[in-house]
Amino acid sequence: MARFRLSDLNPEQLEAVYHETGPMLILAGAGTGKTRTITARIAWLISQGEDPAKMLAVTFTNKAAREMKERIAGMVDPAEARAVTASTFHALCLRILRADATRLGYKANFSIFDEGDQMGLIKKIITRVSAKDEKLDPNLAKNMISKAKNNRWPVPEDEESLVGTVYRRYEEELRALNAMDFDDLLGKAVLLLDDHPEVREKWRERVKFLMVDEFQDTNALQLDLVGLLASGSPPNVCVVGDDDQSIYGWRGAEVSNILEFEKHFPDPRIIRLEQNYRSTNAILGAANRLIKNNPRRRGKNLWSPKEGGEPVRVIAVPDDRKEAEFVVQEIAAHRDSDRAPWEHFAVIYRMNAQSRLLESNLRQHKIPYRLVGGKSFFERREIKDITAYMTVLLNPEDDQTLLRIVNTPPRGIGATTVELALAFSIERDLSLFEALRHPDYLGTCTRRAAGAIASFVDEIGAARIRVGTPGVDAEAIVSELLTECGYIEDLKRSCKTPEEALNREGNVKEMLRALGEHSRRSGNSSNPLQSFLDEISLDREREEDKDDDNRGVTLITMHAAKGLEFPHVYLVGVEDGLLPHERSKTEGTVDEERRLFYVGITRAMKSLVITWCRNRMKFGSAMHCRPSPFLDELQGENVEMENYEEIMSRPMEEEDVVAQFAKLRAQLAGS
DNA sequence: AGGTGAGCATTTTTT
DNA sequence: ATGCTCACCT
Repeated sequence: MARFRLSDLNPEQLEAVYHETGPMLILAGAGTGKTRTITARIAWLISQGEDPAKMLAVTFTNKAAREMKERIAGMVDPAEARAVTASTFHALCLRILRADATRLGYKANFSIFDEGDQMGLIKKIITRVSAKDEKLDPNLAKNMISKAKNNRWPVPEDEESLVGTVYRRYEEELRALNAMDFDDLLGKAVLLLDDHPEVREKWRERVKFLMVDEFQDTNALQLDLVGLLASGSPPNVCVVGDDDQSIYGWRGAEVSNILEFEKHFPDPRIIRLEQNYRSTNAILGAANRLIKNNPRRRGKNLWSPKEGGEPVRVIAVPDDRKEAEFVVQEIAAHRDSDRAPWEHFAVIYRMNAQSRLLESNLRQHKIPYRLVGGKSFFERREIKDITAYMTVLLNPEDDQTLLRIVNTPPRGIGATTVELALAFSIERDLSLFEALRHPDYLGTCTRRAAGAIASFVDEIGAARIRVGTPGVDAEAIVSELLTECGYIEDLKRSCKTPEEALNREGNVKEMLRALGEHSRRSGNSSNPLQSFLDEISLDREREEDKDDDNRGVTLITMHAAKGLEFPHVYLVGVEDGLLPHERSKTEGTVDEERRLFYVGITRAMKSLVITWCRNRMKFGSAMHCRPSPFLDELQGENVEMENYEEIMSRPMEEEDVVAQFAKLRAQLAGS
């Protein structure tokens, strides 16, 4: 029997849980228990005898998908929980495509291009097609292509502009490489389901109950996908989201998807979750007053049965240095008086650059902190290299990836040789790999180059055959390949310090270990190498939270903080031009900045301090700042403007003195 | 091939 | 201030 209690839910949540079929829109404000609701609904449906294998919950992040699975596992039978699918949009699309992409003319072993691969290809194309006096920012091109794909705009066929040409070439190249970028995963899956009714029906058959998390962040393609997968009439789709937390418009998210839900799925049941389980009423009041100023919203009013709580403090500080000092000091004092661990504090800001001063202050005070954001494990050179080796083993047609490893480590296949091979491959309409082993090409090479190429091709070819046999030890094959081709040795050699060498080698080992573990986990079903690559190219997280020294005060951007909560929050740099970012004013997206501020505010559980600087270093020089206009909108009950000078000159309060004393005593006792 | 310096832009980043 | 790109040099 189910191990969950419906009595824990409030009436609105229960209404959502008991909803059976037909479209439903759950407007779930920040901290209103949306995951609890959605998972309880799944558990409820299962307890009513519905088949868990026909339930699909779609999220944006792997973390959210994992969390959802864990929650469900705590509520129902393990076997039932395992049968429920909780997956990201991208992982779901990949599954759809691996099964049937051949119908779109791709081979089932297509590679996935991450942003780095994508940029590399775009840059290459730009240099090839642009005339001498033409310039195109590859980043801009990438964004335009992504926007076009996410809006299902057709690839321009006769477009004369440089971007149009680049876009067209980019598509041709990807196709030739048997590769897809992240946007393609969505786009091609939608295309597949759209054009192939039998595939569509197959999936609809499997998806009796469809649930979508963070619906306010979906783009046009994702909306289409939801429409294609939803079965039943009226369509049996349940979406959860909060229009007030839509902060990814710049990435193609369409708030209209949630604002005009009725247009896409007529006559839905609409449920508002407004009871907040996270924050004090002081914090909720400020958040509500702020967000009321946005036009175009569903409208919600968060409330909590709890009392007001500490007032929200708004403080103007002289400059950004003082701001960092002040915040760190406050955190230190607060921890002592409240006996709160460092993990209970977060400093939230608009731009990553703002973390610098905070970091150095925290370090000075010996306060542990964790910085969220930064380069991931998977962007490290050696990881990209190994991934490239594995990718080539599976899809040797992927020239782009082959180029990465063809002379890594240096094996005597230099730029000239590669250029010639590339030219030959284009002339004969072959992949680069095929060209490299073609006798006609090898004949044109020097004896030495031909030898180098032949041994490289042989090494890859042999490993490729071994990997293709079912039930093999993929870890051993890749490991041997990397050692025998001299990659490991070269990696160590190219490091400046022994520590670096150790670190990089450790990364390689970690990666191989993960591959081994993955193969064991997946048994000798399909191709373990393929599924391992799929997994890592769509899940770039890992090792983030699990690690040991990852504790302490959290430094994080407002974007990255969405979905998280902290007892004590400091929102810094709330100035005109930074919080409504200057750029947003020219782009007409101030509403989204307001939502961003709203997201920041609603992260706080117990206490919230907001600071702004009268002066700030910008682009190397000091600039005068005005407070964010949003600060006026917050004003009201339980929001207090405090004077910085007064705080600094105020004598210590008694409890602080006591705490200080206790700290001193503890230090003495410890030494 | 890999290193160095001038020139330049500078928001956010789930996959 | 800082980091990144690209051109040019060793």
